Amino acid sequence: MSARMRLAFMGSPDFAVPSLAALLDAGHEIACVYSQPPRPAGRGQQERKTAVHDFAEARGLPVRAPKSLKGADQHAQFAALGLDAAIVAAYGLILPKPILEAPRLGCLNLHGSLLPRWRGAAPIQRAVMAGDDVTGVDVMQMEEGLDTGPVFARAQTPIDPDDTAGTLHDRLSVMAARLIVDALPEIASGALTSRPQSAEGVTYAHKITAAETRIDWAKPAREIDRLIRGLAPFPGAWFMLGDMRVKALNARLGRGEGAAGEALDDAFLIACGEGAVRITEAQREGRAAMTGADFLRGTPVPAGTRLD
RNA sequence: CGCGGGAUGGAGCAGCCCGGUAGCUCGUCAGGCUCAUAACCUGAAGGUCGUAGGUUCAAAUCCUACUCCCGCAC
Repeated sequence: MSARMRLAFMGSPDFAVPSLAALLDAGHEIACVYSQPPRPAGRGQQERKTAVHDFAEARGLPVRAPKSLKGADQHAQFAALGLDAAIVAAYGLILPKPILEAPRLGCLNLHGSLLPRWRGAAPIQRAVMAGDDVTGVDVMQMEEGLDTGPVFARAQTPIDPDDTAGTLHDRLSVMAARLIVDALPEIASGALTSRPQSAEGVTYAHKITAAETRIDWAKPAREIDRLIRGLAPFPGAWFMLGDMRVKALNARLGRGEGAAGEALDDAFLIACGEGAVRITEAQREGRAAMTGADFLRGTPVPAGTRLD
C-alpha cells in the first residue's frame, strides 16, 4: 500500500469525478475539494453545483467554490491546508503562483490530450474535430503558463471512426483516474521524473463557439463527420430541416455525391461539398436524442430533401 | 419566477385549434414466400392517450394544478 497523501482536489465537470473517486478509493486524504461556484444554468436558470461539487458533498468532503483564487485570503487558506499536492482536473480557474507553489509537490494537472497538442479548454473535442487518430491523458506539473508544464506520465488511446467526443471523454476520464493514482506515489518518491514538453507540435484547443457548431454542408464530408462527432453529445452540431433545428449527434462517412445538403436516400445520407455523411443519431429541438432510424420514423427526410 | 417544445400500445410520431368508434411508420408473435445486402405477403397480440381534479350527455382533444423530459440561452 502506497503512502497516504494529503491532497486537495480541484475540478468541476464530469470529467474530473472519476479521478476524485479513485484518489479516495486509493486511500488518500482529500483535505479539501475546490470547484467552480454554482451558477445559474440549465432550464429555469437554476443555480447548479458542478458535478465535482455534488460528488464531494455526497462523500462528505469539505468543498470550497471561490470565484477566483487571486487574493491573499485565498492563498493563505490554501496554504493552511498543509498539502502534499493538489490534483487539478478541468477546474476552469487560473491558479496563481502562490497557489501553484503552496503544496509540497506543487499542483499536478490531468489534461485530456497528448501535450503539447491541444493545450487549453476543449482538448477532447478538438482532437476529434481535427481527425486525430490517437489522443490520451497527461499528468503534468503545473506552471503559470497554460498547460505548459513538464509531463510526468501519459496514457494513450486511439480515436476510432465511430468515437464521439462523448465516448472519448468517458474513456479518458477513466484513464486519467487510473493514471493519477498510479503515478502519484512514484512522483512523491521521486521514481518518476517529469519531462519538458516538446517545443514542436504545440496547438491550442480553443473553447467551442456557438458559431462553429452549425454544419456547413458545403464543406467536405470528412470535415463534417468530424465536426459532428467532435461536438457530440455537447454542444452538438446542428442544421436546419425546414424551420426545425436538428442536432446531428453521430455520423459516419458515406458514399455519394450531390448538391451540398441534399438527402441522397431516405436513410439520412446527406451530400456534402465533397462526399457524403450518414447521420446515425439525431435530435430535434424539444425532443429526445435518438438513432437515425428512429428519428426518420417520426420525421421522414426523403431523398431530395435539402438541409440547411 | 429567462425563452420555448414535449409526455398517445415495445420504439419514433400524427390526432388536440373545429370535443363524439385511437391512427401512421416500425418492432414483436404466428403463418406463407423466399433468400435477402435496414426483403416481401397475410394475420395477430399489445394503449387507464404523464398524474390529480374540473367543464360536458360525451374529453387524447377544453380548463386548473402537479410530476417528469428536452431545445435555446448560459
